Amino acid sequence: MARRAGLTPDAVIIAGANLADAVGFEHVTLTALARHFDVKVASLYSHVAGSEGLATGIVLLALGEISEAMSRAVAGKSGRDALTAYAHAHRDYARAHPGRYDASRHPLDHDTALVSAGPRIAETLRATIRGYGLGPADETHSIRLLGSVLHGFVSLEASGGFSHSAPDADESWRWTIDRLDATLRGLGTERQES
Amino acid sequence: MARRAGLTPDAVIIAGANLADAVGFEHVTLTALARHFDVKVASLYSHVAGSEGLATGIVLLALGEISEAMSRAVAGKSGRDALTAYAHAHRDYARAHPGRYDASRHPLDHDTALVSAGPRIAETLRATIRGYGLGPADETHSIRLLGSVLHGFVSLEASGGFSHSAPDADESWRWTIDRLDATLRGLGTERQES
DNA sequence: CGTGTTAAACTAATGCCATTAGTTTTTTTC
DNA sequence: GAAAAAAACTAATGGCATTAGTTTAACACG
Repeated sequence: MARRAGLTPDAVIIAGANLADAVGFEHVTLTALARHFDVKVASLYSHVAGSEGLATGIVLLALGEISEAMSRAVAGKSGRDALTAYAHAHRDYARAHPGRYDASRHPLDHDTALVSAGPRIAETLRATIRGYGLGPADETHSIRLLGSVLHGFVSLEASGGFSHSAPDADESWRWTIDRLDATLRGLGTERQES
Repeated sequence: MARRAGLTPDAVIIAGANLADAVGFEHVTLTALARHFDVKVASLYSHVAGSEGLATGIVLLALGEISEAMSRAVAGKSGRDALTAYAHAHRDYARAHPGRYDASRHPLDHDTALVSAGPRIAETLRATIRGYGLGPADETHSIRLLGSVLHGFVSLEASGGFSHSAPDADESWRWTIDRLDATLRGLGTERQES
C-alpha cells in the first residue's frame, strides 16, 4: 500500500481546472480531486496549498491560456478583423471552458495579480485596437468598454439571460461587434478631423 | 429556555442579504445566521428551505429591489436622461449592495425566474430606451448590449479590474455612457433616414 | 550495493457547515 | 382550559478542509 501516485502541482491544478469545466469552479473540491487520483485528501497538500492554493493555481492557468488564445487569435490582424477575432476568441474560450473562464474572474491578491497573465491580456487588447488610431485616453476607455461588453455578454449568456427570447444570442453578438467597431471607427475619425 | 425568537421567512432572508453585503454572497451560511439570531441552525428550517432556499430568497429580494430602484430612477425621464439615470442607478445599487447584486446574477430555475422581478427589470430597460425610436430587432440587441456593458463594467470594477491604472473608473463610466447614447442615437437616426 | 535522506504518501483528530428525524415547548384558537 | 399548530430544540449523520505526526517509496552518494 501507499504506492506513489506520481502527482505534481501541475497535474493537480490541471485536473482541478478540468473538474471546474465539468461541474463549475465553485464546486471544485479537494475531496473530489483526491477521489479522482485515488489518494487521500491530505496527500494533496504536498502539491497545492490547500483549496485556496488550488483555486489560485486554476486562476493562473486560465489566465495563461486566455492570454495565449487571444494573442494567437489577433496575430497578423488589425482594425475590424482584429477586433472580431479577439471577441470571438474570448467568447469561444468562455464557452469551451466555463469553469476556467469563471476562475479567470476570481480576484487575486495584488502580488499574485502582477505575475499573472492578466496584464498581458490587457496589453493584447490594447494592441488589438491600436489600428483604430485612438488617443491615449480614448484607448484606455475603449479597452474598459470592450472588456466590459465581452465579459458582460458572455457572462449573461452563460447564466441563461438571453435564452428566453428571440432573436438568438449569436445574432446579438454579431450586431454588438458591429456597433463596437463603428464606435471605435467614429472615435478615430473625430480625432483625425480635429 | 427555548424562548421564541420571533423569526419569519422575510426576517431570515433580509438578514441573509445584509450578511451577503457584508461578507459576500458565497459566504452566507445558515450557521452564521443562526448565530446572529441566537438560535440553533435546525430552527431556521422552519422559515427557509435550507441554504438553497435561503439563497433563492436573497436572489428574489435583490431582483425586487433592483427592479424598484431602476423604475424609480427613470420615472418621468426619456432619451439620454433616462439612459444616464438607469445606468447610474444600476452602478449605485451594485456598489451599495455588492452581496445582493452578486445574488441577483445567480441563475434561478425556470419557474422561479418567471415569477421573479427579472422580467420587469428587462421591461424597464426596454422602456428606458424607447425614446430612441429603434426598430424591434435593434431594440432587443440594444437591451442586450446595455445589459452586458452595465453588468460587465460593474463586475470588473468590483473585482478590482480598473483599480490598477489611470484614469479612474468614474471617468470611464461617464465616457461609456456617452458612447452608448451616441450609438443608440445613431441607430434611431439611421432608421428615420431610410 | 546498501544506507541515509527527502519527498510523497498515509493515519488520526478537529472543526465547520448542512440536513433530517424526532421531541419539547410555546402560542393560538375555540 | 384543552387541542392543535407553529417554532423552537436535541441528536445523529455526512461532506469538506486543515493540521500534526508517521510511514514508506525513491533517489543519490559513498
